[in-house]
Amino acid sequence: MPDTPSRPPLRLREFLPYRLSVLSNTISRRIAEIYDREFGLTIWQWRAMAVTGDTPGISATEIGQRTAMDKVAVSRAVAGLIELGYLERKASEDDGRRSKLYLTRTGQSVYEEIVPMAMSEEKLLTDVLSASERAELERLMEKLAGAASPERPLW
Amino acid sequence: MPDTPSRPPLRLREFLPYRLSVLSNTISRRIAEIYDREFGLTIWQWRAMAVTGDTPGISATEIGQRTAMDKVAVSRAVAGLIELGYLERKASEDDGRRSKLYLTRTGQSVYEEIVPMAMSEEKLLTDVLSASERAELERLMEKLAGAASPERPLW
DNA sequence: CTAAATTAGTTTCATATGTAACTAATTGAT
DNA sequence: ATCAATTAGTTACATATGAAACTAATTTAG
Repeated sequence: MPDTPSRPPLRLREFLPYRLSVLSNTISRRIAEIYDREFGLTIWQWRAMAVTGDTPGISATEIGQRTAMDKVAVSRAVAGLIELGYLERKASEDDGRRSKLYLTRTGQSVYEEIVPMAMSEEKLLTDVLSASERAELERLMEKLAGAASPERPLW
Repeated sequence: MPDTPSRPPLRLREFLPYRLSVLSNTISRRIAEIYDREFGLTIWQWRAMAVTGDTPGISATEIGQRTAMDKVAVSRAVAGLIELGYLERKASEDDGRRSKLYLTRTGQSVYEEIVPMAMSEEKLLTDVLSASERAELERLMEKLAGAASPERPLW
């Protein structure tokens, strides 16, 4: 007579926040591994590079806004990319605190040749879903995101 | 003021792995905050506790299998829980390397208290979805999990 | 039986990450 | 014009995390 549960048991495997976390971490780890193995980039570096290639002259703060990285993460990613010779920094004429970031020639070739390959690798993961399934998933995630937003009271 | 050019931007915000990660982190942080504030537990500690409460006498290795935590994380979580007086360790009769883990009386009461909280928090989240939407979400997550599983070759 | 191989779990070390403190430049209020 | 407040970005510090080395117990091969 070990137990007479007075409430439904918590099954971690069926617990949505847990499952979301495991799924997201699995995917993130997988993708990070690809960037590292193929290009020697962290996922943060790749994101910073991708938006800089897309918007030359972008500032670190703007990179943060576009990628949801905090400013410390951006600072470190950019420093690493400059170290690798993929990015260069130019002083902004109108604001001495800002720098404008550009791909170097090398960085440009990475952006044009290697980064699209990375995006197609990422696509392989999500291609198991049809377009309509992806749309549906996005819709459901949208709803959950609303429910989880910090403005919402806790209990 | 300088503005961004009107070329097609990198649509990071629409990219599924990225959005999944943001959603999962939002939810996890929200829940982790509750565990920490209410009970002084990390999310890893809570997970170890949840499966121990569900399966008394479980071993550390089994906790890892049930929660997708690696053995180092389990070891640290369990050590912390013993320190807090929530778990106790008993030697396994048949295998001297193993320990069997149990909730203490205190741990049991925390478990009793925390489980309904966790479940009601989950309910707040999932209640924004209808039953069929929840089922569909499960199905889509299943598919993605399969696509992201490490056994799957990338090409 | 005995030595090699395996397994459970811990510790160590190196790296990653977040928060806060900090520097330098700009803006704003008076 | 001056000084407080704000902003861009970096550095420092404390903690989290993962890989690998390690200890101890068990299993397996011969």
